[in-house]
Amino acid sequence: MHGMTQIVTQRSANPGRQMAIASQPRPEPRDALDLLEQFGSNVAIERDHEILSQGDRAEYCYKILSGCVRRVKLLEDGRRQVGEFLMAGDLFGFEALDTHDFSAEAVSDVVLRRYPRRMVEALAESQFAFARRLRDMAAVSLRLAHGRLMLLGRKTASERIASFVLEMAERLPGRNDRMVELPMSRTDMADHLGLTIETVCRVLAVLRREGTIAVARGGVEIRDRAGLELMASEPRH
Amino acid sequence: MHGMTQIVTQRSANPGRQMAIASQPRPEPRDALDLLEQFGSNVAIERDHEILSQGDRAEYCYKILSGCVRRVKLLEDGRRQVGEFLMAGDLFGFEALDTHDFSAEAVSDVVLRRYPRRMVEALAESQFAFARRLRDMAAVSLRLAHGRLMLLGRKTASERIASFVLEMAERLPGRNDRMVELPMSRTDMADHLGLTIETVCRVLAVLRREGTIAVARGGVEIRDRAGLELMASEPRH
DNA sequence: CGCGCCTTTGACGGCACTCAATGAGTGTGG
DNA sequence: CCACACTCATTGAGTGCCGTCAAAGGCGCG
Repeated sequence: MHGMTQIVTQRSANPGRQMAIASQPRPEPRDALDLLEQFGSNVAIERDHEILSQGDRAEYCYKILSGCVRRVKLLEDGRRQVGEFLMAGDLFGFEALDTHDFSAEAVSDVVLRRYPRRMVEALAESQFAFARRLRDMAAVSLRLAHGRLMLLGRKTASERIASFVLEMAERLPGRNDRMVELPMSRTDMADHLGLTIETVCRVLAVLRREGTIAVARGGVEIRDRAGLELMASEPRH
Repeated sequence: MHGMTQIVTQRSANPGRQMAIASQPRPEPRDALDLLEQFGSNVAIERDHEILSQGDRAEYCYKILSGCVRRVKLLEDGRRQVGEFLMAGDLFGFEALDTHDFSAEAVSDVVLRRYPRRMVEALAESQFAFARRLRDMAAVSLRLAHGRLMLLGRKTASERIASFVLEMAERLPGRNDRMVELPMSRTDMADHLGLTIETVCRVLAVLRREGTIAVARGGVEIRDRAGLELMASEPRH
């Protein structure tokens, strides 16, 4: 997924403070979502704590200010699927119907900005640009989910790992595009990729021995991006 | 890959509006999507022909009037993922960004109603109810996709087949909820469920021998719904 | 009737899972 | 500061589910 449109939130300069609209000197092409800022409040969640639970009524939407969040679905017998990992700048909960269909848990310590859902709805019913933004967000999420269907349905373990590392690399605009932070555990990765923790380890070990990546604590370094991309077998186009 | 798309434009029977989706006896609270009807035109597509291709610019959105459609994604080497099957009454193409990320192909002979995307956009920018409807549609699609992630990532072959049969049963409000039409080939089912055609056959054979279902041409009959539901291991809630 | 396509069934093999043990990193209390 | 406990990651051995390869039905159609 090449330069896939990512949910990019412009840095809200002052996440904690209310924006005085009048005092803004020259508002850039503003993100419609900025309209929400004045209704937001910050929330800190500790690592491994639950932010919201599958089936909860959707009371709030969230933006991640820092940290990493996983969205989790469970089967009765404990089998787990991590639908996605969300990083700083990402939004979630906006696509909810009346209830959430995923739990959300903090992978690391997390700071969120939380917006009342009724304000989201109110803005969607009164501002076309805002409604449009919500719709585009949903479309992007849907596209990402579709890519994941291909990954889970048809890719081998090696391809899944390669795709995952590349995806995380693209989502982190870290100044160095070779270092990829992976704040989540091997278990989380496995449950995201439809593998077991052992398989994740083994594939990473193979990639390391081949010189494709270097494995470090909390992340990997991409040493042969072309090789990794080849291995990822991304869909055409 | 398949032959070229044959598009037969039939005169829309009712240029005005109200296409009578399912001949509702009473003029219910109207669907915001009805606003689109006056801009729609009917299109017939023959079985196995392509409706739109992955990567195409999104010119149109569609509603299925009759028949069955599959949404397909391909890897370079030909591996295939069928993202979803769509039946009469279902809509697709509304969630597109500028391009489609799935191809759409006719599983059976299909009649579609086609709406210019620019009209969809125009209505979304001028009618809140319409924008709301689009957003809800995207949310529903997203929820379905999430369920499929669990299926592909964590369920066994038997569970996938059971889940699929039950899902198709629920989507077809056929007067008899035991008979489930399956217009798609075993290959299509396999590519939807992340299995091979042989595994699909074998699992169906097992279910048949167990008396859970009866396998007929073009569909199955559910003989033990409770057993099937147990086997499907649906997520909690 | 024969051809082609799809489905079904069988035999076999491999990729990824399971079970198990060891290693590495972190936090805690003596 | 170090021993200990605990968690997570890594590696190995063996197994099993499902994929691959192959052949035999079943059904429609010319």
